Amino acid sequence: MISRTAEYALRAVLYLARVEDRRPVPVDDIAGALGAPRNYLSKTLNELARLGIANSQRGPAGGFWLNADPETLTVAALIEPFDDKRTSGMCLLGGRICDEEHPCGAHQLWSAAQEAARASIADLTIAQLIRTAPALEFDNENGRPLRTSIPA
Amino acid sequence: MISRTAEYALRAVLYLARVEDRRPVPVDDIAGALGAPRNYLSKTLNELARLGIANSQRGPAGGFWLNADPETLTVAALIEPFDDKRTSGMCLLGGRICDEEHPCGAHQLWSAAQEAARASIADLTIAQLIRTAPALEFDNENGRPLRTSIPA
DNA sequence: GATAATCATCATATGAAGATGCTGATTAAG
DNA sequence: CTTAATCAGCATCTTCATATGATGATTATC
Repeated sequence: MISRTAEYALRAVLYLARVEDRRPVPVDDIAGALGAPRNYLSKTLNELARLGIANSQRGPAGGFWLNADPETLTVAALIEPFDDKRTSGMCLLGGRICDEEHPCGAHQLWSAAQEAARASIADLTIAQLIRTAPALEFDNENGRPLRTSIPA
Repeated sequence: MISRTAEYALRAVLYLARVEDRRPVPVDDIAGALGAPRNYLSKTLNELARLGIANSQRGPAGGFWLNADPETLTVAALIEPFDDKRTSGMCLLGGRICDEEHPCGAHQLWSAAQEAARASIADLTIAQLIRTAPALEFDNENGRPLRTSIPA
């Protein structure tokens, strides 16, 4: 449904949104908590910084911290820059003269299904998502969650 | 939302469902009508035949024709074997002890969104999809649609 | 049976997403 | 100023969906 990169971005933001007083968190810590590859996540976090969603700081005690407001940042807005943009755009009936101005019935049905999925997360904010879930259980020693991934 | 292969499969079935008297249609014709690569579509049609959705016949005047009943074949059932099965399955909050038995709130929200999208096409049949769209405009000469793809 | 049409299938190429490793740039702390 | 921590970024590798080209297997028609 969403690309893995987009999922990393979302989970990283959810993680950062829970960090007390917005102190910088090194990529290593975030990657460890998320179970994501370090350098790959680094690129994603870098992009989040460019988007203004996070801030970054180099050097000792540096890292990433959340810049956006969790109450207004929506899931849709967050993952949009990381999501797969190659939709085929072909008419399902293949051959019918059909576009956005003159959509065929099948096209309308299909678009409606896609919109239903999109709408269900369009207005969901990071803060709402966090509030619906109980607090993470952190390890007292290093501030990392006790578990980093979920078995199938 | 769905893989290109799944879309080929769906459009091929929609195409075959419109063929009068279920006569065999060569891959070349179907590929031409759909604007899909011939050999690639061939594999997909072959799979449809193995699934019992279509039949195939080699030799002159051979080809593929629909076997399944458009009134009972659903879009979901059709594209399922061709769809992308690599969902990450990771908990969005990354670190919460969370599985299907003990889902976190975020997990529930996310699953609900995915299910909403899936449900919207789960019961949609091929026949319903065709009835909502006007008939294809065929070229009298070769039986192919006048247009094979839709400009962006 | 020879021929041609057609499906079946294999081997390989391509492009993008995902992942890894290395090197360079920045910066706080001593 | 030196050191170490950390982000920034490049080059490459892997994997997989998608696509292409060639070859073999079947079968109707003559």
